[in-house]
Amino acid sequence: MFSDKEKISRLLSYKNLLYRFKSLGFVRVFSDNLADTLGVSSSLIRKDFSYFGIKGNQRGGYHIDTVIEKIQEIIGFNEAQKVILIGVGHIGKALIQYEGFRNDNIAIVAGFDIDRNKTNEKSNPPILHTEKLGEYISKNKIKVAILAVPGPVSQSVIELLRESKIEGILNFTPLKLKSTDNLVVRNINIKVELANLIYSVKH
Amino acid sequence: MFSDKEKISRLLSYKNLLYRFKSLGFVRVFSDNLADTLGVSSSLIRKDFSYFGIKGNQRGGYHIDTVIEKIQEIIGFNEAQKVILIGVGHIGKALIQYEGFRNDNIAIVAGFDIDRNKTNEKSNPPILHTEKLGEYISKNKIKVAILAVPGPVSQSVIELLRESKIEGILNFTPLKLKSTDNLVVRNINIKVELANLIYSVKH
DNA sequence: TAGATTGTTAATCGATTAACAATC
DNA sequence: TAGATTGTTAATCGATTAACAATC
Repeated sequence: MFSDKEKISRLLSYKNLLYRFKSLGFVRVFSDNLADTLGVSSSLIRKDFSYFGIKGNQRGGYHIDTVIEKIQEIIGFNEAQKVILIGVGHIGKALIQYEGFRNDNIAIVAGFDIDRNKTNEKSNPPILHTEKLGEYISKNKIKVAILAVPGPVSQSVIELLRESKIEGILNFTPLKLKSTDNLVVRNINIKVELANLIYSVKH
Repeated sequence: MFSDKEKISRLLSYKNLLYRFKSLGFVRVFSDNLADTLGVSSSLIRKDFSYFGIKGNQRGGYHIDTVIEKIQEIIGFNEAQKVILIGVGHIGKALIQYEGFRNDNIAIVAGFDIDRNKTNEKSNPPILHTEKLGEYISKNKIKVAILAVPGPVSQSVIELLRESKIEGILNFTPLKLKSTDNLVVRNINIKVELANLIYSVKH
Protein backbone atom coordinates (compact mmCIF):
# COMPACT_ATOMS: atom_id res chain seq x y z
CA MET A 1 0.00 0.00 0.00
CA PHE A 2 2.83 2.39 0.82
CA SER A 3 6.13 2.03 -0.91
CA ASP A 4 7.69 5.46 -1.23
CA LYS A 5 10.53 5.61 1.25
CA GLU A 6 10.99 9.31 0.65
CA LYS A 7 7.60 10.35 1.98
CA ILE A 8 8.62 10.24 5.64
CA SER A 9 11.92 11.94 4.89
CA ARG A 10 10.03 14.71 3.15
CA LEU A 11 7.61 14.99 6.05
CA LEU A 12 10.59 15.70 8.28
CA SER A 13 11.88 18.35 5.89
CA TYR A 14 8.47 19.96 5.95
CA LYS A 15 8.46 19.88 9.72
CA ASN A 16 11.88 21.52 9.99
CA LEU A 17 10.88 24.20 7.56
CA LEU A 18 7.58 24.81 9.33
CA TYR A 19 9.50 25.45 12.56
CA ARG A 20 11.58 28.01 10.72
CA PHE A 21 8.50 29.72 9.30
CA LYS A 22 6.99 29.67 12.75
CA SER A 23 10.04 31.34 14.25
CA LEU A 24 9.60 34.10 11.67
CA GLY A 25 6.14 34.73 13.07
CA PHE A 26 4.10 32.83 10.48
CA VAL A 27 0.95 31.12 11.66
CA ARG A 28 -0.18 29.67 8.33
CA VAL A 29 1.64 28.66 5.14
CA PHE A 30 0.69 27.86 1.57
CA SER A 31 1.99 24.85 -0.31
CA ASP A 32 3.81 27.31 -2.56
CA ASN A 33 5.84 28.68 0.35
CA LEU A 34 7.13 25.25 1.23
CA ALA A 35 7.65 24.25 -2.41
CA ASP A 36 9.70 27.32 -3.26
CA THR A 37 12.05 26.89 -0.33
CA LEU A 38 12.49 23.16 -0.83
CA GLY A 39 12.74 23.27 -4.61
CA VAL A 40 9.89 20.88 -5.31
CA SER A 41 6.48 21.40 -6.84
CA SER A 42 3.59 22.59 -4.70
CA SER A 43 1.60 19.60 -5.99
CA LEU A 44 3.95 17.28 -4.17
CA ILE A 45 3.43 19.07 -0.89
CA ARG A 46 -0.34 19.04 -1.26
CA LYS A 47 -0.27 15.42 -2.34
CA ASP A 48 1.88 14.38 0.63
CA PHE A 49 -0.35 16.28 3.04
CA SER A 50 -3.44 14.84 1.42
CA TYR A 51 -1.98 11.34 1.60
CA PHE A 52 -1.42 11.62 5.33
CA GLY A 53 -4.75 13.34 5.99
CA ILE A 54 -3.31 16.77 6.70
CA LYS A 55 -6.06 19.25 5.80
CA GLY A 56 -5.61 22.75 4.50
CA ASN A 57 -7.99 25.56 3.79
CA GLN A 58 -8.53 27.18 0.39
CA ARG A 59 -8.46 30.60 1.96
CA GLY A 60 -5.65 30.41 4.48
CA GLY A 61 -3.49 27.48 3.46
CA TYR A 62 -2.21 25.19 6.19
CA HIS A 63 -2.08 25.97 9.90
CA ILE A 64 1.55 25.50 10.94
CA ASP A 65 1.05 24.19 14.46
CA THR A 66 -1.58 21.73 13.33
CA VAL A 67 0.63 20.39 10.57
CA ILE A 68 3.66 20.03 12.84
CA GLU A 69 1.60 18.18 15.41
CA LYS A 70 0.09 15.92 12.77
CA ILE A 71 3.51 15.07 11.34
CA GLN A 72 4.85 14.16 14.78
CA GLU A 73 1.84 11.93 15.23
CA ILE A 74 2.22 10.23 11.85
CA ILE A 75 5.85 9.32 12.42
CA GLY A 76 5.27 8.34 16.02
CA PHE A 77 7.26 11.15 17.59
CA ASN A 78 4.32 12.14 19.79
CA GLU A 79 4.82 9.07 21.96
CA ALA A 80 8.01 7.80 23.60
CA GLN A 81 10.09 5.65 21.25
CA LYS A 82 12.33 3.20 23.03
CA VAL A 83 15.33 2.18 20.98
CA ILE A 84 18.27 -0.01 21.90
CA LEU A 85 21.82 0.26 20.70
CA ILE A 86 24.04 -2.71 20.00
CA GLY A 87 27.74 -1.97 19.93
CA VAL A 88 28.99 0.86 22.11
CA GLY A 89 31.99 1.90 20.06
CA HIS A 90 32.56 5.36 18.68
CA ILE A 91 29.41 5.48 16.57
CA GLY A 92 27.38 4.08 19.43
CA LYS A 93 28.71 6.70 21.82
CA ALA A 94 27.97 9.44 19.33
CA LEU A 95 24.37 8.29 19.15
CA ILE A 96 24.00 8.09 22.93
CA GLN A 97 25.23 11.65 23.23
CA TYR A 98 23.16 12.98 20.36
CA GLU A 99 20.88 15.65 21.78
CA GLY A 100 18.59 15.79 18.78
CA PHE A 101 16.78 12.58 19.65
CA ARG A 102 15.33 13.96 22.83
CA ASN A 103 13.33 16.67 21.04
CA ASP A 104 11.41 14.00 19.22
CA ASN A 105 10.80 11.57 22.06
CA ILE A 106 13.40 9.08 20.89
CA ALA A 107 15.31 7.49 23.75
CA ILE A 108 18.12 4.99 23.60
CA VAL A 109 17.02 3.04 26.65
CA ALA A 110 19.93 0.61 26.74
CA GLY A 111 23.24 -0.14 25.08
CA PHE A 112 24.75 -3.59 24.60
CA ASP A 113 28.33 -4.67 24.15
CA ILE A 114 30.34 -7.88 24.40
CA ASP A 115 33.22 -6.06 26.05
CA ARG A 116 32.70 -6.23 29.82
CA ASN A 117 34.90 -3.18 30.25
CA LYS A 118 32.16 -1.20 28.56
CA THR A 119 29.20 -2.61 30.45
CA ASN A 120 27.79 -0.53 33.26
CA GLU A 121 24.29 -1.15 34.60
CA LYS A 122 24.27 2.12 36.51
CA SER A 123 25.02 4.46 33.66
CA ASN A 124 22.36 6.29 31.72
CA PRO A 125 21.48 4.54 29.53
CA PRO A 126 22.74 1.29 31.09
CA ILE A 127 25.27 -0.62 29.00
CA LEU A 128 24.54 -4.32 29.34
CA HIS A 129 26.34 -7.40 28.16
CA THR A 130 25.14 -8.75 24.83
CA GLU A 131 24.07 -12.01 26.49
CA LYS A 132 21.18 -10.06 28.03
CA LEU A 133 19.98 -8.75 24.68
CA GLY A 134 17.21 -11.25 23.95
CA GLU A 135 15.77 -11.08 27.43
CA TYR A 136 15.81 -7.29 27.46
CA ILE A 137 14.02 -7.02 24.12
CA SER A 138 11.15 -9.30 25.11
CA LYS A 139 10.82 -7.95 28.63
CA ASN A 140 10.75 -4.31 27.48
CA LYS A 141 8.92 -4.91 24.21
CA ILE A 142 11.65 -3.23 22.19
CA LYS A 143 10.89 -2.97 18.49
CA VAL A 144 13.75 -0.95 17.05
CA ALA A 145 17.48 -1.55 17.37
CA ILE A 146 20.48 0.39 16.14
CA LEU A 147 23.24 -1.94 15.04
CA ALA A 148 26.66 -0.35 15.39
CA VAL A 149 28.95 -3.32 15.95
CA PRO A 150 32.14 -3.93 13.94
CA GLY A 151 31.60 -5.68 10.61
CA PRO A 152 32.91 -9.14 11.50
CA VAL A 153 30.62 -9.45 14.54
CA SER A 154 27.45 -8.37 12.80
CA GLN A 155 26.22 -11.70 11.43
CA SER A 156 25.78 -13.35 14.83
CA VAL A 157 24.05 -10.31 16.31
CA ILE A 158 21.64 -10.16 13.41
CA GLU A 159 20.63 -13.78 14.04
CA LEU A 160 20.05 -12.95 17.66
CA LEU A 161 17.93 -9.92 16.77
CA ARG A 162 15.80 -11.96 14.38
CA GLU A 163 15.19 -14.58 17.04
CA SER A 164 14.26 -11.87 19.49
CA LYS A 165 11.54 -10.72 17.11
CA ILE A 166 12.91 -7.23 16.69
CA GLU A 167 10.92 -5.37 14.02
CA GLY A 168 13.29 -2.68 12.82
CA ILE A 169 17.05 -2.35 12.50
CA LEU A 170 19.08 0.74 11.68
CA ASN A 171 22.19 -0.93 10.35
CA PHE A 172 25.56 0.82 10.43
CA THR A 173 27.54 -2.32 9.61
CA PRO A 174 28.98 -2.73 6.11
CA LEU A 175 26.86 -5.84 5.56
CA LYS A 176 23.79 -4.90 3.53
CA LEU A 177 20.75 -6.40 5.23
CA LYS A 178 17.51 -7.04 3.43
CA SER A 179 14.09 -6.25 4.84
CA THR A 180 11.63 -9.09 5.28
CA ASP A 181 7.94 -9.18 6.15
CA ASN A 182 8.73 -9.26 9.86
CA LEU A 183 11.76 -7.02 9.92
CA VAL A 184 12.38 -3.64 8.33
CA VAL A 185 15.99 -2.66 7.80
CA ARG A 186 17.59 0.64 6.86
CA ASN A 187 21.23 0.38 5.91
CA ILE A 188 23.62 3.27 6.44
CA ASN A 189 26.81 2.52 4.57
CA ILE A 190 29.33 5.28 4.82
CA LYS A 191 31.68 3.86 2.23
CA VAL A 192 28.86 3.70 -0.30
CA GLU A 193 28.00 7.33 0.37
CA LEU A 194 31.62 8.34 0.04
CA ALA A 195 31.96 6.35 -3.19
CA ASN A 196 28.99 8.21 -4.66
CA LEU A 197 30.57 11.49 -3.67
CA ILE A 198 33.97 10.61 -5.10
CA TYR A 199 32.34 9.55 -8.35
CA SER A 200 30.24 12.70 -8.58
CA VAL A 201 33.23 14.93 -7.95
CA LYS A 202 35.18 13.14 -10.66
CA HIS A 203 32.41 13.72 -13.23
CA MET B 1 23.55 13.37 -18.38
CA PHE B 2 23.63 11.15 -15.32
CA SER B 3 21.06 11.53 -12.64
CA ASP B 4 20.48 8.14 -11.04
CA LYS B 5 22.09 8.25 -7.64
CA GLU B 6 21.55 4.54 -7.16
CA LYS B 7 23.81 3.46 -10.00
CA ILE B 8 27.05 3.79 -8.04
CA SER B 9 25.49 2.19 -4.97
CA ARG B 10 24.46 -0.75 -7.12
CA LEU B 11 27.92 -0.96 -8.65
CA LEU B 12 29.29 -1.43 -5.13
CA SER B 13 26.74 -4.16 -4.43
CA TYR B 14 27.80 -5.89 -7.60
CA LYS B 15 31.41 -5.61 -6.60
CA ASN B 16 30.82 -7.11 -3.15
CA LEU B 17 28.86 -9.96 -4.64
CA LEU B 18 31.50 -10.59 -7.28
CA TYR B 19 34.10 -10.98 -4.54
CA ARG B 20 31.86 -13.56 -2.91
CA PHE B 21 31.42 -15.45 -6.17
CA LYS B 22 35.14 -15.29 -6.69
CA SER B 23 35.82 -16.75 -3.24
CA LEU B 24 33.59 -19.65 -4.25
CA GLY B 25 35.90 -20.33 -7.15
CA PHE B 26 33.90 -18.66 -9.91
CA VAL B 27 35.81 -17.00 -12.72
CA ARG B 28 32.86 -15.76 -14.77
CA VAL B 29 29.24 -14.87 -13.94
CA PHE B 30 26.04 -14.31 -15.87
CA SER B 31 23.77 -11.36 -15.28
CA ASP B 32 21.20 -13.88 -14.01
CA ASN B 33 23.51 -15.00 -11.20
CA LEU B 34 23.85 -11.47 -9.90
CA ALA B 35 20.18 -10.68 -10.44
CA ASP B 36 18.91 -13.70 -8.53
CA THR B 37 21.07 -13.02 -5.49
CA LEU B 38 20.32 -9.32 -5.41
CA GLY B 39 16.62 -9.61 -6.17
CA VAL B 40 16.61 -7.37 -9.23
CA SER B 41 16.12 -8.09 -12.91
CA SER B 42 19.01 -9.26 -15.03
CA SER B 43 18.18 -6.44 -17.45
CA LEU B 44 19.19 -3.94 -14.82
CA ILE B 45 22.57 -5.57 -14.33
CA ARG B 46 23.24 -5.69 -18.06
CA LYS B 47 22.02 -2.14 -18.46
CA ASP B 48 24.25 -0.86 -15.66
CA PHE B 49 27.25 -2.70 -17.06
CA SER B 50 26.49 -1.48 -20.54
CA TYR B 51 26.11 2.08 -19.25
CA PHE B 52 29.56 2.03 -17.71
CA GLY B 53 31.15 0.21 -20.63
CA ILE B 54 31.62 -3.12 -18.88
CA LYS B 55 31.60 -5.72 -21.64
CA GLY B 56 30.38 -9.29 -21.40
CA ASN B 57 30.44 -12.21 -23.72
CA GLN B 58 27.40 -14.03 -25.09
CA ARG B 59 29.00 -17.35 -24.41
CA GLY B 60 30.66 -16.95 -21.05
CA GLY B 61 28.99 -14.00 -19.39
CA TYR B 62 31.18 -11.50 -17.53
CA HIS B 63 34.72 -12.06 -16.35
CA ILE B 64 34.71 -11.41 -12.61
CA ASP B 65 38.18 -9.94 -12.20
CA THR B 66 37.72 -7.64 -15.16
CA VAL B 67 34.40 -6.35 -13.86
CA ILE B 68 35.74 -5.77 -10.35
CA GLU B 69 38.69 -3.85 -11.73
CA LYS B 70 36.47 -1.80 -14.01
CA ILE B 71 34.12 -0.91 -11.15
CA GLN B 72 37.04 0.23 -8.98
CA GLU B 73 38.21 2.37 -11.86
CA ILE B 74 34.77 3.91 -12.50
CA ILE B 75 34.29 4.98 -8.90
CA GLY B 76 37.86 6.13 -8.54
CA PHE B 77 38.93 3.50 -6.04
CA ASN B 78 41.89 2.51 -8.20
CA GLU B 79 43.72 5.69 -7.30
CA ALA B 80 44.36 7.18 -3.86
CA GLN B 81 41.44 9.27 -2.63
CA LYS B 82 42.45 11.91 -0.12
CA VAL B 83 39.62 12.95 2.14
CA ILE B 84 39.60 15.28 5.11
CA LEU B 85 37.48 15.10 8.21
CA ILE B 86 36.09 18.11 10.00
CA GLY B 87 35.04 17.52 13.56
CA VAL B 88 36.91 14.88 15.50
CA GLY B 89 34.14 13.83 17.88
CA HIS B 90 32.82 10.31 18.25
CA ILE B 91 31.65 9.96 14.66
CA GLY B 92 34.90 11.43 13.41
CA LYS B 93 36.95 9.01 15.48
CA ALA B 94 34.88 6.09 14.25
CA LEU B 95 35.64 7.11 10.67
CA ILE B 96 39.37 7.49 11.34
CA GLN B 97 39.47 4.00 12.78
CA TYR B 98 37.33 2.43 10.07
CA GLU B 99 39.43 -0.26 8.42
CA GLY B 100 37.17 -0.65 5.41
CA PHE B 101 38.37 2.54 3.74
CA ARG B 102 41.89 1.29 3.27
CA ASN B 103 40.82 -1.60 1.01
CA ASP B 104 39.48 0.89 -1.46
CA ASN B 105 42.28 3.44 -1.39
CA ILE B 106 40.34 5.96 0.65
CA ALA B 107 42.50 7.79 3.16
CA ILE B 108 41.48 10.38 5.69
CA VAL B 109 44.63 12.44 5.37
CA ALA B 110 43.82 15.00 8.06
CA GLY B 111 41.29 15.79 10.74
CA PHE B 112 40.27 19.27 11.87
CA ASP B 113 38.80 20.47 15.14
CA ILE B 114 38.38 23.75 16.98
CA ASP B 115 39.24 22.12 20.28
CA ARG B 116 43.01 22.49 20.79
CA ASN B 117 42.94 19.55 23.20
CA LYS B 118 42.14 17.39 20.20
CA THR B 119 44.71 18.78 17.80
CA ASN B 120 47.89 16.80 17.31
CA GLU B 121 50.12 17.35 14.30
CA LYS B 122 52.09 14.20 14.98
CA SER B 123 49.22 11.73 15.06
CA ASN B 124 48.19 9.69 12.05
CA PRO B 125 46.25 11.29 10.52
CA PRO B 126 47.26 14.66 11.98
CA ILE B 127 44.49 16.55 13.74
CA LEU B 128 44.86 20.22 12.93
CA HIS B 129 43.11 23.31 14.18
CA THR B 130 40.18 24.43 12.04
CA GLU B 131 41.95 27.72 11.30
CA LYS B 132 44.30 25.76 9.03
CA LEU B 133 41.45 24.22 7.03
CA GLY B 134 41.40 26.54 4.05
CA GLU B 135 45.15 26.54 3.63
CA TYR B 136 45.32 22.75 3.88
CA ILE B 137 42.62 22.23 1.26
CA SER B 138 44.25 24.43 -1.35
CA LYS B 139 47.79 23.27 -0.64
CA ASN B 140 46.86 19.57 -0.84
CA LYS B 141 44.19 19.90 -3.51
CA ILE B 142 41.56 18.23 -1.35
CA LYS B 143 38.24 17.77 -3.07
CA VAL B 144 36.15 15.79 -0.60
CA ALA B 145 35.41 16.56 3.04
CA ILE B 146 33.48 14.66 5.68
CA LEU B 147 31.58 17.05 7.92
CA ALA B 148 31.04 15.62 11.39
CA VAL B 149 30.84 18.70 13.57
CA PRO B 150 28.01 19.34 16.06
CA GLY B 151 24.88 20.86 14.52
CA PRO B 152 25.23 24.42 15.85
CA VAL B 153 28.77 24.80 14.47
CA SER B 154 28.02 23.50 11.01
CA GLN B 155 26.88 26.69 9.27
CA SER B 156 30.20 28.51 9.68
CA VAL B 157 32.22 25.50 8.59
CA ILE B 158 30.10 25.10 5.49
CA GLU B 159 30.82 28.69 4.50
CA LEU B 160 34.52 28.04 4.97
CA LEU B 161 34.36 24.88 2.85
CA ARG B 162 32.56 26.69 0.04
CA GLU B 163 35.18 29.43 0.05
CA SER B 164 37.91 26.82 -0.03
CA LYS B 165 36.39 25.43 -3.24
CA ILE B 166 35.77 21.99 -1.85
CA GLU B 167 33.83 19.89 -4.40
CA GLY B 168 32.14 17.24 -2.29
CA ILE B 169 30.81 17.06 1.27
CA LEU B 170 29.60 14.02 3.15
CA ASN B 171 27.41 15.74 5.69
CA PHE B 172 26.63 14.14 9.04
CA THR B 173 25.18 17.31 10.55
CA PRO B 174 21.41 17.57 10.95
CA LEU B 175 21.33 20.56 8.60
CA LYS B 176 20.25 19.37 5.16
CA LEU B 177 22.66 20.86 2.61
CA LYS B 178 21.79 21.27 -1.03
CA SER B 179 24.10 20.41 -3.88
CA THR B 180 25.10 23.17 -6.28
CA ASP B 181 26.92 23.17 -9.60
CA ASN B 182 30.28 23.46 -7.84
CA LEU B 183 29.59 21.37 -4.78
CA VAL B 184 28.03 17.92 -4.44
CA VAL B 185 26.57 17.06 -1.05
CA ARG B 186 25.37 13.79 0.41
CA ASN B 187 23.47 14.14 3.63
CA ILE B 188 23.43 11.39 6.23
CA ASN B 189 20.74 12.17 8.75
CA ILE B 190 20.41 9.52 11.39
CA LYS B 191 17.22 10.92 12.88
CA VAL B 192 15.54 10.82 9.48
CA GLU B 193 16.57 7.19 9.03
CA LEU B 194 15.30 6.33 12.47
CA ALA B 195 12.03 8.13 11.81
CA ASN B 196 11.49 6.08 8.67
CA LEU B 197 12.15 2.93 10.63
CA ILE B 198 9.82 3.89 13.46
CA TYR B 199 7.09 4.69 10.96
CA SER B 200 7.58 1.44 9.04
CA VAL B 201 7.45 -0.62 12.22
CA LYS B 202 4.24 1.12 13.28
CA HIS B 203 2.53 0.26 9.95
C1' DT C 1 24.71 -25.88 -35.61
C1' DA C 2 21.74 -25.32 -31.51
C1' DG C 3 21.49 -23.13 -27.27
C1' DA C 4 22.23 -19.58 -24.22
C1' DT C 5 23.47 -15.01 -23.01
C1' DT C 6 24.49 -10.30 -24.05
C1' DG C 7 23.13 -5.68 -25.44
C1' DT C 8 19.37 -2.84 -26.59
C1' DT C 9 14.69 -1.44 -27.67
C1' DA C 10 9.91 -1.39 -26.16
C1' DA C 11 6.71 -1.78 -22.28
C1' DT C 12 5.67 -1.08 -17.62
C1' DC C 13 5.62 0.86 -13.31
C1' DG C 14 5.88 4.45 -9.95
C1' DA C 15 6.78 9.00 -8.50
C1' DT C 16 6.60 13.90 -9.51
C1' DT C 17 4.58 17.72 -11.84
C1' DA C 18 0.99 20.19 -14.39
C1' DA C 19 -3.57 21.45 -14.76
C1' DC C 20 -7.90 22.55 -13.16
C1' DA C 21 -12.45 22.02 -10.86
C1' DA C 22 -14.10 22.75 -6.28
C1' DT C 23 -14.43 25.96 -2.64
C1' DC C 24 -13.17 29.10 0.97
C1' DT D 1 -18.32 38.41 -5.57
C1' DA D 2 -13.60 37.91 -7.36
C1' DG D 3 -9.38 35.93 -6.35
C1' DA D 4 -6.51 32.56 -4.65
C1' DT D 5 -5.50 28.10 -2.87
C1' DT D 6 -6.60 23.39 -1.93
C1' DG D 7 -7.39 18.65 -3.35
C1' DT D 8 -7.39 15.61 -7.10
C1' DT D 9 -7.12 13.95 -11.81
C1' DA D 10 -4.35 13.77 -16.00
C1' DA D 11 0.25 14.23 -18.06
C1' DT D 12 5.03 13.73 -17.75
C1' DC D 13 9.25 12.01 -16.52
C1' DG D 14 12.58 8.62 -15.17
C1' DA D 15 13.90 4.19 -13.66
C1' DT D 16 13.20 -0.74 -13.89
C1' DT D 17 11.65 -4.76 -16.26
C1' DA D 18 10.30 -7.52 -20.27
C1' DA D 19 11.23 -8.96 -24.68
C1' DC D 20 14.00 -10.11 -28.38
C1' DA D 21 17.42 -9.64 -32.15
C1' DA D 22 22.32 -10.19 -32.46
C1' DT D 23 26.05 -13.21 -31.61
C1' DC D 24 29.31 -16.09 -29.29
